[in-house]
Amino acid sequence: MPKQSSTRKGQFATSARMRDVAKRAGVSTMTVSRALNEPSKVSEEMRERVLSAVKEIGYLPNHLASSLSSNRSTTIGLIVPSIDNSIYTQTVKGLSDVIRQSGFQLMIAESGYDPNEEEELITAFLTHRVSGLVLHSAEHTPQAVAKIAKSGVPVVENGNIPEKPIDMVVSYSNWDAAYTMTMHLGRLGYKHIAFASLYSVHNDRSRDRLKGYRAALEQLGLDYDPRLVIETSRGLSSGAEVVARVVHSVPEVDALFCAGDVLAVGALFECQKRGWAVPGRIAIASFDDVELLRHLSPSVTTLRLPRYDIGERSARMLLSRIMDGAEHFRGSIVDLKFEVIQRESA
Amino acid sequence: MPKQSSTRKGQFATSARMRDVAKRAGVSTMTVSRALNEPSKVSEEMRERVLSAVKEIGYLPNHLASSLSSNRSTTIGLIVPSIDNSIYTQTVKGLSDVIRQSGFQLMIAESGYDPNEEEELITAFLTHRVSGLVLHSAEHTPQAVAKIAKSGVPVVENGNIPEKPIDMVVSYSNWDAAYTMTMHLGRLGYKHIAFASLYSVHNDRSRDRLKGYRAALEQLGLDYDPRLVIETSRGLSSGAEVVARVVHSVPEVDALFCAGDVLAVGALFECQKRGWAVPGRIAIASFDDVELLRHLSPSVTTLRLPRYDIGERSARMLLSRIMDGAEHFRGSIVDLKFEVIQRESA
DNA sequence: GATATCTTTGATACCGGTAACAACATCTTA
DNA sequence: TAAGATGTTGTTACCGGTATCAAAGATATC
Repeated sequence: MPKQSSTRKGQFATSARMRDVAKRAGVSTMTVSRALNEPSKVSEEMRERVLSAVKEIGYLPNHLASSLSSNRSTTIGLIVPSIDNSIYTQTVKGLSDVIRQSGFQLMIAESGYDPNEEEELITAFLTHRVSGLVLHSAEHTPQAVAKIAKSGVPVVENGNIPEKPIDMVVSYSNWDAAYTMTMHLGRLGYKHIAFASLYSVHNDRSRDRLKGYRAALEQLGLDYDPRLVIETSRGLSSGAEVVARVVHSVPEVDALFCAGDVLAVGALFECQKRGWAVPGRIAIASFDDVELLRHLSPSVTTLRLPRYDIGERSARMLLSRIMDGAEHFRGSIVDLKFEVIQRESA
Repeated sequence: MPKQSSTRKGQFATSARMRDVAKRAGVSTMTVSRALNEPSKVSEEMRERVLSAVKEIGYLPNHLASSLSSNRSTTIGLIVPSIDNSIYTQTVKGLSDVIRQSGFQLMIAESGYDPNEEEELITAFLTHRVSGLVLHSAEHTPQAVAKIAKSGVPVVENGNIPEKPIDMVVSYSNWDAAYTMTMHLGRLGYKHIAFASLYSVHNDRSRDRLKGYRAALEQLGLDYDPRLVIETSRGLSSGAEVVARVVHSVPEVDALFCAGDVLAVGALFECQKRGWAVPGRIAIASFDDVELLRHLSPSVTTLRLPRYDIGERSARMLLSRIMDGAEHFRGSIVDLKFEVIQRESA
């Protein structure tokens, strides 16, 4: 724990305690506790007396104390690779909506795509006694997995369908999504399908997408050409670069599947800048149905991924486990469907 | 016979306690506590004995207990109007970076632009005994303000420079930003400057932007025409609509300042669809320097706001107050600068 | 060498709640 | 009407740590 100012004892202003409420209402603290947490176990008269005492004093329960005493917390930890990536915000929103409604609180941190950092965060969350964990990455250190197992805290993994899940999984399959879109492009008649993706170091999603792409090529009877595969960073400029590189090294390329963040937009802009018809000269497909893609001209063919649903389902399953002890969810895998959105660019 | 761990009630699996570590190391719990939190107060030998016992047992401190006992927590509460709005993610990132580095945790929730919901969240955070609060809205219920005051928790307001700050403020001025951009457009020679903004109900940022716009018009000697002011919702489609409406009702309009989320992009697309030259027929200016604006054609003139810095500075000030008792920061207001980014669209 | 000071460790009493059980009143049911 | 069931409230012992102060040894000062 970080050092803090030692102005007197602790940092908080003195706040009313449950015993103050009890005294004011002329009852025991247990009655106050019951009136607040299990109102049905208390007579109407007591309930009113307690509640008015609470109001008069301006009492705020101390969650730290109640969690410690009851050995039950109402916080859930979420670790995303990157907080400022709009990809995750829909999922976070889905989680947040459900979690808040249940009176839980969300602790959020970002791992920066680093499993060691993730492990540290998991540890930190466990010391805070979160009652559940949501992890977006499917790549973890063995120590992290061990700590989670030892803690017994239920976990949902979110970003991919891992081979060896820790516990529960709610996701779409990156392999499947990339496979499906590549097949789609193949069926549309494209023969030289380039593939751009985010760096796959510490990014299992990225790796699975590449595998899906290759599996589809094989299925389509197309040769795999390494020059058609490019890994890059996020961003519009990266998308532009990809176009330049791939067209330069393989002029006969006729389609570009951008399986990563806004790469497709950057690629499309670059094509327009060069005066290339899309999809006439080169078709473009993207990986995530951000609003922008629909409004561009040409509108961009893409995959609609169940981002919000993933968050929502994750939260529901986690809360079932936590609140109702729904053990049948343990280890269950929910493979949510995606959808090819056919538009003008391919 | 001492109570067995496995019989303890609640949801958590058995976890080692400090007394288990103490027993193993043959010391008192206080020595363990010191070895972990104030290593300098313990002899080298003890420190080693304790640390190895910690490792052997796989002990994880219980933050709930230590916070309760020391009356000091390491969580900070953040309330944003909307979690899935990319506008805030940079600020959240700035906060997160600093906060994590100091060993604190971030609790995040969204108010949905609703002060009552915000109050509930503030209450919830206070029951969790957060040691600091970051609020993005500058509009609060009186009860919320009272609760915060009573709790004594330091607060930073982030989204705007409010007239009556609760405590600390780190922000740019929405009034000033809108004023500056409007003046900029005026100096460029535009005479009929339309203004599109997000709904101002429960959105003080939006209201202040409008005021800044009007103040600039006055300064420029231009008449205020209500038909040139449009409030709308977020989104590309809204931006498109704005163009349609404003041009229809005031054909002589020659500039459109979109002081809201991606409205400018939608507006630009709509102009292109209609074959209108930008800025020839109508100039367009935006409010936030999202990456996209630079890559569009024409590139879009906009304001660069110190989103990340706001988060970073907020966190630093908050942590100073919490850890070092930096009372001189109480009530201080940091007005961070913004910048007009002149591009092709205006 | 004796006292004062510092360092290191431990015993104890909490922090603010809740679980478990006890005590008592009231209500059922045979 | 007695015995058990049910409902309501209180008592006590914790949850897992830390603040506080006391105690004992080590070092310093005169």
